[in-house]
Parts: sequence; C-alpha cells; structure tokens
Amino acid sequence: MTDPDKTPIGRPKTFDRDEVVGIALQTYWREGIDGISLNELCRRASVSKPGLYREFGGEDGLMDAALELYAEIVLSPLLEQTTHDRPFGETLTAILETLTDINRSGPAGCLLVKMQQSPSRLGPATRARVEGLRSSARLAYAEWIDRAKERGDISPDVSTPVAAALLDIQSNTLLTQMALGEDPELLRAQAALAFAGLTNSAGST
Amino acid sequence: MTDPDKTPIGRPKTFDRDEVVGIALQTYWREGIDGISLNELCRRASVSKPGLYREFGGEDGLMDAALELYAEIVLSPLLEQTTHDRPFGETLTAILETLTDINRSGPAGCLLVKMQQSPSRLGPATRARVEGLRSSARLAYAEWIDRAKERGDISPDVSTPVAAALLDIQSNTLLTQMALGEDPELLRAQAALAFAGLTNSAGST
DNA sequence: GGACTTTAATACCAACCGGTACATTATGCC
DNA sequence: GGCATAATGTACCGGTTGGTATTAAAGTCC
Repeated sequence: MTDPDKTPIGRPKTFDRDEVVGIALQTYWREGIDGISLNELCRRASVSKPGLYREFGGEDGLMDAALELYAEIVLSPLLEQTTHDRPFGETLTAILETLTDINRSGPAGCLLVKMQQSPSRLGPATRARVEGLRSSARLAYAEWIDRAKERGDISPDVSTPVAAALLDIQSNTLLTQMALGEDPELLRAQAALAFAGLTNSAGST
Repeated sequence: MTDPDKTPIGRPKTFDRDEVVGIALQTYWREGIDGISLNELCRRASVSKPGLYREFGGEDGLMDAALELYAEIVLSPLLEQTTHDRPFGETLTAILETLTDINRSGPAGCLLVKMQQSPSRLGPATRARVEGLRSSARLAYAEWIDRAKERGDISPDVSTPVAAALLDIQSNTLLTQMALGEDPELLRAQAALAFAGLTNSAGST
C-alpha cells in the first residue's frame, strides 16, 4: 500500500519504539509494575513523556506492548516445547529445568504473573491481554495433557482440566518463588514431588 | 509496676490502637500493600496522620503491627492444626479445605504472601517479621512431617525439608490463587494431585 | 483559678504521580 | 527562500504521597 522506503514528509522520527518496549519489558519484569512509574521509565529509556504518550497512548498501551513482547519472546518458546513429540516426563523435566534456571536470560519471575497479581494497576488493554494469555496457556497445557494420555504417559483417570491447572499453577509458583530468591534446588525437588501424582497415576475428580 | 486503673495526668487518650490495627489489617489484606496509601488508610480509620505517626512511628510500624495481628489471628490457628494428634491425611485435607473455603472469615489471599511479594514497599521492622514468620512456618511444617513419618503416614524416603517446602509453597499458592478468583473446586483437585506424591510415597532427594 | 502535662488535629512541606498544551525543530515540496 | 507537515521536548496541570511543625484542647495537680 504505502511506499516502503520512501522518506515521508515532515520531521523524521527518532523515537525508537522497539527499544522503549524492550526497556519497559525489562523494567516491569525486574521491578514489578507497582515498583516503577511512568516518569521513571521515561528517564531510563531517555524518552520524553509526550513522546511516549504519542507512541503508546498512555501507561496502559506501554504495558500492553511490553506484555506482548514478553509473550513473544518468553511465553511462546516455553509453550512451544509442549508440542514436541517427546515423552511427557522428558518435556516436563526440561520445562522445570528452564523455570528454575538461575542463569536464564532475563529477570527472575514472570511478568504475566506479576501483572495478574496487580489487577488494579492494569488498564483495559493490558488486562485483556493478561486474560487472553492466561487462558491460552491453560489451553496449551490441556492439549499437551491429552496428547500425553494418548501416548500412555498419563493415566486417563486424571482429569485434563485439573492436570492443566496443576501445570499452569505450578509453573507460576516456581517462577514466583525464583523471584523471591528461593533455593532452586529445593524448588525443583518440591516440584518433582508435586508432579509425582501426574506421572504415576491417581488423582481423578 | 504502674498503677493499673489510675487516671494518668494529661489529656486522655482517644486513639484506639487496636481498632486502627484491625482496619489496617483488613485493608492491607484485601487491597494489597501496594494498593493502599497511608493517607487513604487514615481516612478509612478516621484518624489523623500525626496521630498515627505518634502511635506507630510511620508506615513501617503500622504494617508491622498489622502483620503481627495477622499472625496471631490467622497464621497461628492454621499452624496449630498441624500439632494435633491426627492422621496426616486428615489434617492435610482439613487445612486444604480451610485454605480454599470461599466463606472463610477475612479477605481471600494471604497478607504474609502479599508482603513477601512486595519487598520494596516494606520497612525494616515489617521485613524482619515477614522473614521470621516464613521461617517459623517452614519449621512447623517440618516438625509436622517428622511426626507423620514416625506415625508411618509418610514414607521416610521423602526428604523433610523438601516436603516442608512443598507444604509451605503449595499453601501460599492456594491462597494466592483464591485471591485471584480461581475456582476453589479446581484448586482443591489440583492440590490433591500435587500432594499425592507425599501421601503415597516416592520423591526422595 | 492557674501551672503543668499529655494528646489531638489543622495545615503545611517537598517530591512525585499520570497526563497534556504548546512552542520548537527538522524535514520534503515548490 | 517560504510553506506545509510532522515529530520533538519544556514546562506546566491538579492531585497524591509520606512525613512534620505547630497550635489548640483536655485532662490532673495545687
């Protein structure tokens, strides 16, 4: 539609959207959304407040953009692992290892969880994306469970929604505890115990 | 030491400390520590700010007092259950039932968890109390586990610190999820699955 | 009635918040 | 050069924050 690389009329744009979103993501992720103000964010990104408002419309737009980026670079790769054609236990171990890896790229904890836990700080756009990401995670876990059942890795006696909730909630828990500085070794052992009921049997409705 | 019911010199005190602490507890508990300001708290308690400062020294003192009350009326009764001479499974079920009871007195969620997750908002006194309560909870759970092992309710193959961490972390998780509005039925089922590894066997270091 | 002691609350402080009006600057077009 | 266009950032807005200086009020003691 529009000419691709033709210099448009008017003053050229210097505002680097991607860089600002990246800084916002890192900051919200590391310090939590309650721990950081829009003003402070502008300072760190070396961006003027009106510039930020022009680009994102406000705090809600910025948070939403940061969460979108988070979903793309963190959540998607994580959930993608569940679609591999591997034994359930292997994939689960790999995921747990990733979640409790102290040297993982990015801050500890999970931006989605932090946002979910501060609903009053969220604007409508961010809130909607939080809900969407949460339910699509549940869905991905449920599909993974169903495939594992077909494979015979998980007993069909286990309720799929319950098992999906277990996976979702326990993953969130691990990330939250990592952010709190809990011992990764202890967390892994605890998680292994919590998932023992899944990989063995038992636990219907 | 001091005369018990002699009217002291000076203007009589009208500041009701217990009432203010109670309101602070309810408010922090329900709205979260980040969701409420000292000013707003004064408004709700119908107390002047200097009055509050005189009594508590500042925000830190008030939070600390609220957390102290929380420990007394919520945490202690909960942990007290673990000292009863009952089969492990029974007590565990009772605790899980309590944690996921929608009609429980007080707001959903756990004040201790909320405070732990907003460390930057905490003053030194509150922070110290948070850490103390956390470690004494772990200790109480560990002792419970050890008694259950002696009873034969839990396999001695299970590591006590790991099992204690499981109990502590899963309890926190349940309360957090309840505060988020998750379905209590689903939470209970999920928790039953997570604790299956404890009550059956398996799960050493 | 004072003098003394203790508590109460108004009224203020500087700092920060999210959000915006507006003048300035840098470009393409002619 | 002059004009239209569009992105820029300074400087401000009203409101809130945690915290405090200060004066008024309510008692006992003599």
